[in-house]
Order: sequence, then structure tokens, then C-alpha cells
Amino acid sequence: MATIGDVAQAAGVSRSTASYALSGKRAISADVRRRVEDAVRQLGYTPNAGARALATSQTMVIGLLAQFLEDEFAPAMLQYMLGVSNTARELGYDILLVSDADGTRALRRITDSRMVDGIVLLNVAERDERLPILRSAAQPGALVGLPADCSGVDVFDLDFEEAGRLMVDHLHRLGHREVALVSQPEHVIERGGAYVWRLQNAALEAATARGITLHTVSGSSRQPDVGRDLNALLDARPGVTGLLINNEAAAAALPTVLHDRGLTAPSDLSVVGRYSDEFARTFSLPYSSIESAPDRLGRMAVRQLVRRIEGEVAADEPHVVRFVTPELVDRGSTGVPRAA
Amino acid sequence: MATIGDVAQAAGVSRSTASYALSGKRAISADVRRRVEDAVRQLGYTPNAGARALATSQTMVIGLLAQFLEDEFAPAMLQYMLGVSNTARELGYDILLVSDADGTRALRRITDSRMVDGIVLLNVAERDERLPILRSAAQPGALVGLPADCSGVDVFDLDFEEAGRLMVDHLHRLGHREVALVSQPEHVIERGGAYVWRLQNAALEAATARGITLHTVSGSSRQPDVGRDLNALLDARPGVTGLLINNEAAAAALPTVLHDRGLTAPSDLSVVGRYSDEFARTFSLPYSSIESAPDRLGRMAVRQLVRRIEGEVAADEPHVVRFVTPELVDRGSTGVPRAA
DNA sequence: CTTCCGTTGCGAACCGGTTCGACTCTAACC
DNA sequence: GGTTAGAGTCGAACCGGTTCGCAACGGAAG
Repeated sequence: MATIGDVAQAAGVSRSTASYALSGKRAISADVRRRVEDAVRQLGYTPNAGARALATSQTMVIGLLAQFLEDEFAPAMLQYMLGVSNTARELGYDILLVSDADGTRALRRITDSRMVDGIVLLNVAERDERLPILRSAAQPGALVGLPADCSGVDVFDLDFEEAGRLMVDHLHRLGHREVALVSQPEHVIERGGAYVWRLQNAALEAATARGITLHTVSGSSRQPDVGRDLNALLDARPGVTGLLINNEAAAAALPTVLHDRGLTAPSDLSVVGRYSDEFARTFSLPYSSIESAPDRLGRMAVRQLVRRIEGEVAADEPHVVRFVTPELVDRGSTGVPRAA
Repeated sequence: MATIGDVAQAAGVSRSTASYALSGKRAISADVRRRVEDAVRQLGYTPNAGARALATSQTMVIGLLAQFLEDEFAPAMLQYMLGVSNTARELGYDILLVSDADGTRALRRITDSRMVDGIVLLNVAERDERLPILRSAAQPGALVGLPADCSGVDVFDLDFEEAGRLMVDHLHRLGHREVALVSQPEHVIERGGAYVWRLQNAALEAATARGITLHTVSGSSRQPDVGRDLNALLDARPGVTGLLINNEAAAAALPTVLHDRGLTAPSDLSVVGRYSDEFARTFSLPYSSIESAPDRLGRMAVRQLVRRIEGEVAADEPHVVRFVTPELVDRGSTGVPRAA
């Protein structure tokens, strides 16, 4: 493999001159620059990443910590990962994918060894064990998901409170008076998946304010369990005219459940989900939904992270906590409730 | 951040001694070893990955090239990625995730710059553009998927020919005489997804040998298109008593389609798919299927790759092409055909 | 004709590890 | 008692880049 020394020799200049010619950090005559560039082409020179990292303390790699837990719907995670990965590449960074079960040890390993310039955390829990480690790391961090303590990191998340209100208001406006919300499994909440009750509490508040009834249940993250959960809900609450789904697995299972019961949306039941458009297309979900915008959140997180890495943000500039405003994508699955 | 120099100083020894004490590559007195280890703990020393990579020419990182194409079902890809990632970690390697649309440039970038010790390629096409680059790279490569030319790389794949025969034989033995095979979209085949016709050709041969009729169609990779494809097939071939599904999206769409038509497996129609058990659980697919074993394939690829990286395989030892024998997971979706 | 300055290139040091050769010291052997 | 083997440690070189300080050079200004 050619080194910069080989390039310099081929171009008849010193190593430092070759380096400057390539980086443009000092003035170099046109003639020398051309000779160096020719040598690079001819030798097929590519800088050694390790050597460069050592010299510059920059690896041009971002660590992506994603956990694939039993009780979360893996295909939904993938979209966040791709949002992060694509944006990182656009900005010149590669992605070190860390899917270790033990996120804390892994995080310490990659930050202490200086393998990465920054960290993106997915599946952030209310009080995430990885956060203290991230705060004490030398590299900046960006989260997708809202923890209790946002200090020292940049945070991006969907405004789940607003999402909850939006769902309730939408059905209320159409005339619904008794609706049900299907959330994630208890496990997810116990583990600190705060977004679940953030949406749920806001929905409950909105329902109270509007004077309508909102039943809440948690659904499993797997089929066929989640199908049973949905059926049980519909059996137990025959008066329900609208369904709010904050659970990807439940959304994916719903078409079959409704079909089995001979129900059609929106004529028999109005449905509003909370998932991405990409998700809806992949699983052909015909329900209107709050766009969860995983690509956008991933993009925002990486953008801000790179700004910090590259020092465009003063180190003492306060960290941001930014919410994406939820938007309802209308797929025609809601309407006025059937006559009681 | 503490360097090995700091450790050495704290332990009162030279840098080289500290290094040897930690690596164990030379004899070190128990006393010195203890002092060095204490210093490491006290200073929280972690070796700098870039420096180590520079010195040893080993990064302990494996590049994972995965493409997320419009016409492939993303959730299925994820399982291969996780198989690779988990095995790599077990063996002490991290994963550099490369999902660039332009796989060739990305591959050249990470190999030339020596960011990785080895490469795993997913979505391997019949004549994959990335292969020539991989062959000329200094690092070894392992593929999940079978290209036309396997030279210079280790190859792992499901035995799709055997899978095709197995599917046909299984239904033939139960008494079926007219069955249909739903494959991937034309696009996938055109792009070189050889596994599609490897399975299909073997299935056709087996059908001919057994004297039964096999209709073949390609299904879309998205819903609702793939649902239409399935309906069109069932409309056009009313005599079909068995369905073979080599298309994840079609498998995921099938429950709804069958339900809409008032059909039940296996009483009205026998169904055999080709997907992983994990996939079946995630989407609650009730069909017997050929296990596609993504985790096992990922694991095999990484194991062999690491053996090559670590020189346990002589450089001139021939590369392997290894097929996983398909196994039918019985989920009770096949039976004797309904009376004609 | 000197002086000064901007341009351009070079040499050396440095980043933080690993590894080779050489040196010292002790114990064992003949 | 001298030789030798082996254990334990150190200094220096090296991996392949980047960057700082300095000097040579040429042209313009005085």
C-alpha cells in the first residue's frame, strides 16, 4: 500500500509538502500540486485511517448504539438506523454499529478507545444507564428519544404529548365520544420507554378536557399475542368507535383482526396509528397515522452531532432539546362514528 | 486521556515494559505486572484504537456492506445484519456499517484506508460489482449469498436448489398435483439475485420429475401490490392446491389475502414459505417454511472471516463455498389437497 | 544596492501504541 | 570458578499521517 512518503518521493517533494498539497492548508505552487496529485493517482494512494486518526484525533466515525430488545418491534428500529447512517455518510462520516446487549460497556469501550468522534443513542430510556457514561465521555452525544435528564447531550424526539392530543382531538372533532388507545407492552414502560406514557397521559388529559371517554390498554409487541389483545379490547368495549394505536406490532396486526371481526375502517371503526410512512408502505397499513419521522429525527441528531464534533457550536453553547411536531397523515381511515 | 506513557510513569517502568506487561508477550515479573495493572485501573487507561491500528495493522473492525434496495424487504435484511454483528462482537470485533447506495465506492474507501480487517458482503448479486474490488483488497472477504464467481472469497448461502426440491417434494408427497411458486420481483432477478431462480429452477425440475404442474409467478416486494399479485394468481389458477412462497413480502401479505378469499390453510390450500423463524414470529406467519437461517449464515461468514484475519487459515488454503441445508419447519399449514 | 516581505518548500517533532535488539542480573551447570 | 542460559527491563525505531518553525528565494519598495 502506498504511503504519503511514496507519493512525496514520486512527486519529488518532501512528505510535508505532499501533505499540504493534498490538504490545501498552506499555499503550494500549481506545479507541485499537480505533480503530487498525479503521484496520488498513479500509486492509488489512500490515507491510512489509523494514522490520520492518531495525528488529528479525528476518526470520521460516529458510533450508533441501537438495542434490539425482545419487546420492541425490530423493523421499526431499522428506519432510525438508516436515517442516521445515510445522513452520516452525506456529512463524510462512517457508522460504527453497536448492538451489544450491554450498551454501557460497549459505549465505554468505543469512547475510551477513541474509535469514534461522536455518539448517537437510540432507544433512549427515561433514566438511561448509558447516559452518565456518555456525559463523561470526551465525545459529544446526540439522542433520539427523551430521557429525564437531558444535560450534556443534544436531544431529539417526536413531541409525543402533542401526538396524543392530536389523535384525540382528531377523533373528537369527527364526533367520537368513546375511544381506546393501544400502547406498548408494560415491559417497555417499565424499562423506561417514557414516550409511551407521554403520549398516553396527554391523550387522557385531552380526552378529559373534551369530555370523551378514553380507554387505555397495553398491547404485546408480538403476534399473535397482540392480536388477542386487540380482540379482547374490542370484546370488552363494544361502545368504542375509534382506535388509537401507539404500538407498531398492533398496527401491523390490526388489518387481520378487523377482518376477522368483519369490521372495516372507517365505516365501522376509525383508526389512527403512530408510525412512519415508510412503515405504512412496507406493511400496507391503510390507517391514518401520526408520522413518527424516524429518518428526520436521525438526520437532525446527526446534523447537530457533527456540528459539535466540528466545533461549529461553542462547547459551552447550551444543548438543545428539540421536538418534531407530529403531523397526521390522512389515509382515510377515520370518519364520523357509526350511529350508536 | 491517559496514554501508556502515563501508565508506565505511574508504575515506574518504561513504556515498552508497560506494553509487555499488558500484552503478556514477554515475561514480566509479578511485581511489575501488578504495578502496571494498578496504574491502568487508577488512571482508567484504555489503549487508543488509532495508535494500536497503526502499530499492529489491525483495527479489530469488520466492515458490513448491506444494501437497502427499494425492491427488497428491509426487515428480512435486518436479521442477517444482527447475525453478523452479534458474532463479530463475540469474537472481539466491532462492525462498521456501510449502507451506501454506491457499494463499490464505499468498499474501496474502507478497504484502502485500512479502516477494517475484513469485509462481509450481504445482498450478493450473481455478478456483483463489488466483488472485483473485494478480491483486489488486502483484507479477506466473506459473502452471504452466492455469486457466479466465488474465487478469492469465502461464500455462505442457503442451498436454494435443495430448498426448491424440498418444497415441491413435500407437497407432492401429500398428494398435490398442481402448485404455484411465488418468487421475488423481476427487478431482483435482473439485478442478479440468483437465489430466486436457483430455487425456481430446482423446483421446476423436481415438479417435472414428479410429474406435477408448477406455475411460477413473481410477486412484488411491497404491499398492496403483492396482495394483488397473489389474488391474480389464485384467480388465474383455480386448480392450484398448494402455494410455495419465496418472497418475504408475499408471505407477510398472505394471511390477509387468504382471509379475504375465505380460504384457510391447510384445509383449502397448503402453504410453504421460505423465511426465518424469527421472521415468522415477528409477523405471526402461520405457514410451514424453509428456514432461511440468517443468523446462522451471518455467524458462519464472520467465523470464517475472523479465521482468515487471524491467520488461522493458510493464505493459500482454498476458499470455501458452504451451503446450509434447508430444513422445513412444520407449522401445520400443509395437508392433503382438497378433493377436486 | 540593500531591505523587507510574501511565497513556497523542507526538516523535525509529534500523535500513542508495538516490537526488536541489547543489556543486566541471577541461577544453574560443568 | 568461569560459562551459559534465561528472565526481566529498557531504549530506540517504526507504523503513516499532520503541523510547526525556519529558511531560501524572488520581487518590490526605498
